[in-house]
Amino acid sequence: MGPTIGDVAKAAGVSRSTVSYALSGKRTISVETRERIQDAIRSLGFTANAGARALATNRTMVLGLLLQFEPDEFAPAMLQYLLPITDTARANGYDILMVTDSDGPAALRRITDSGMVDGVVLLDVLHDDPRLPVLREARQPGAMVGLPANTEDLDVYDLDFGESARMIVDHLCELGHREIALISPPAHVFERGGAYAWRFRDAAVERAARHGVRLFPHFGEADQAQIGRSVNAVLDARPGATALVVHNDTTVAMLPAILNARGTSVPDDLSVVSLYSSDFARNFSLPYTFVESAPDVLGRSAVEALVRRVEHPDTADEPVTRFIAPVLVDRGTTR
Amino acid sequence: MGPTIGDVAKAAGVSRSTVSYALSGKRTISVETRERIQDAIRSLGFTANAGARALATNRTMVLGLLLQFEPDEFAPAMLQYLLPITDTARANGYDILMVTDSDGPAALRRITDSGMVDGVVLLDVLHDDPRLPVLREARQPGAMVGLPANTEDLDVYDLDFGESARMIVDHLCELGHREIALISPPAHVFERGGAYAWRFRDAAVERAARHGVRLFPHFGEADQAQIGRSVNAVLDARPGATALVVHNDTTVAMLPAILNARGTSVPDDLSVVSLYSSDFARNFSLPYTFVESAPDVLGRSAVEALVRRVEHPDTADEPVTRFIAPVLVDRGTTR
DNA sequence: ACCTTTCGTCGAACCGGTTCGACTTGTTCG
DNA sequence: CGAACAAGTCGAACCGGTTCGACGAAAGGT
Repeated sequence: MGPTIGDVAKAAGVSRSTVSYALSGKRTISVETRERIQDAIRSLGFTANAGARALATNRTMVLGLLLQFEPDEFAPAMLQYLLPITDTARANGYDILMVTDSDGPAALRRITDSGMVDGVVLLDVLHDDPRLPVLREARQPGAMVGLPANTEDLDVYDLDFGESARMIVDHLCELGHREIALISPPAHVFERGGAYAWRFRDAAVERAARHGVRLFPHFGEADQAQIGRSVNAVLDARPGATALVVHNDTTVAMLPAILNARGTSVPDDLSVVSLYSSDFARNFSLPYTFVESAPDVLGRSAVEALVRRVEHPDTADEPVTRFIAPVLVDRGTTR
Repeated sequence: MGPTIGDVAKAAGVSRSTVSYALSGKRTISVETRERIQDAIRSLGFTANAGARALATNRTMVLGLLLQFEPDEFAPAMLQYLLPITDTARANGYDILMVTDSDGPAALRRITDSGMVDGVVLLDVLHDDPRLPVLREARQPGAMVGLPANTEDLDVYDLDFGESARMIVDHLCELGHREIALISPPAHVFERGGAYAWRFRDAAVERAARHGVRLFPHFGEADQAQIGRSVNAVLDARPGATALVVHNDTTVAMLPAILNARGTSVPDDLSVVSLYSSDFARNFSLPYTFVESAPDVLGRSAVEALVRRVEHPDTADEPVTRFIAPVLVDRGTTR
């Protein structure tokens, strides 16, 4: 194994505790001693053992990241969260333990009970997420992206899907559209409890009704092979619809090809608005007017909130549920 | 904090060591005692502290995963590696510490020297990867995906890019093509030392020459906004080319839209072959005949090799460099 | 000149596991 | 019938850090 703090102490001619204090700065150390210790550390190539430190301090400097790659969600969309989260964690001195077990609650219990992590970030939280009871029992704090039914004692960050839908509907209504088709996430996402799905849909329906505009909600398909057929079916079923709103990454990623094959031109034949992140738009070269889903802001906010709770558990500011404000980016695919 | 092994011992009326042996099975324990211990564990909700265990056993049951999201590589392609890696790790009892620091060597040193991990997986290894010297000094074993110049003492798994290129060129030559255009990764990937780029290109060039066929290599663009222009420039510059080989995820993801806009029909006007994973093809609905890049096989193989080394450091079978055999999947986009 | 702080350092205890050697109690076997 | 051995358990040491209390020396106050 590598050199220990005892080796450093011996080389510098001081006690182990002195080395520890020189490292942490928690007590004053004379300049000469500190320098001798630094020299010893450098020449031995000492790095403190993480396990031992964790045992002594009850801090691992690791955050858990729980996510699931659901077959009915679009994996590349998940990616947009990963980098902001790891970056923000590292900027605060934490590493990320990435857990993708299919049994989320068990995985969460495992990493919290064993004290592997100082806190956890939960992605893609469901309305009645089975991980939440485990999280509430855990001794570590958590922060999440996605809105559960009961947010009590939880730090929740999510896009304001309701407002997103309203912005999109308002935008289309102002342009004079009277019939709008909406493609939501797959039915299974609704059943599973993906609240973002119905928060968006219900707000869209309600807003359209208020405008006196007809809005037809449809479920998207999860299986890529069926999406073409499904989009065509929707458009054929609503020949009067002059606008299409897509709230489903899988579908929108394939939309350019589908519309092209169909000979539908945007926005001449059909206005299109969607909801995704700019990164996603770049990766899939999507040209549509969209509401920014801001996964970077959400990931960063969640980690920062988590770090605050980990480091100041006493300064218990109230847990917050924060909806970030949507921004509509007009790319000219509506008219 | 949670209950400790001492609490369990007290509740079961035995010593701490007995509890430990009951847990690990390293010594025989009478049935009655074992049951009393199990009961105590259940009723107290005991889980062994990971830090303490790591300190005592010198094993963390965590593997490091080092990856970088290079701006000139296509992020969603990276995703295909993640899940197989975490899954394989979990199946072997390990968790994954995901590290995306821009300073790879420093990050690697940090997690190895501190003993946070029992081994590391390096993704996207370069010809002269600066992480390798650090890995060679580390006390933990490593496994990698991507071929470095010097594979001594390393477990390397990579697709056989040379053979992939040859298969594709052979396939096209058999169909009678006499002029082929190739779009490689961006020039910057070559400069950076992404060996897969030139392994593919050089093999393609060599093989085409042997067939007496003209093959024109071009660099792809990293910036999505410029890819359309760039592909068009290539095709305009090679009006005699009847086949296009694309070895670049970013480009191929946009290819359907580009060819469509151009009015080029596949395979009537142009035969197209590429190299990517089936998952990638699904996500981007790519219809082309392709060589499977098998990130799942690579990720799984690397983790399994790593786990073997971690668990049997003595049974030191020679480090291996293994090229997995490419498979060409004919989707009918060549003729 | 004496008492009180402050500074710098040390030794010991502790964090929560694992593991080694030793001990007791039965069994087995010559 | 005693020696040899196996099964089952315990106590102590150890892994490598951190932290608390104590202590000597130097500095400051009156």
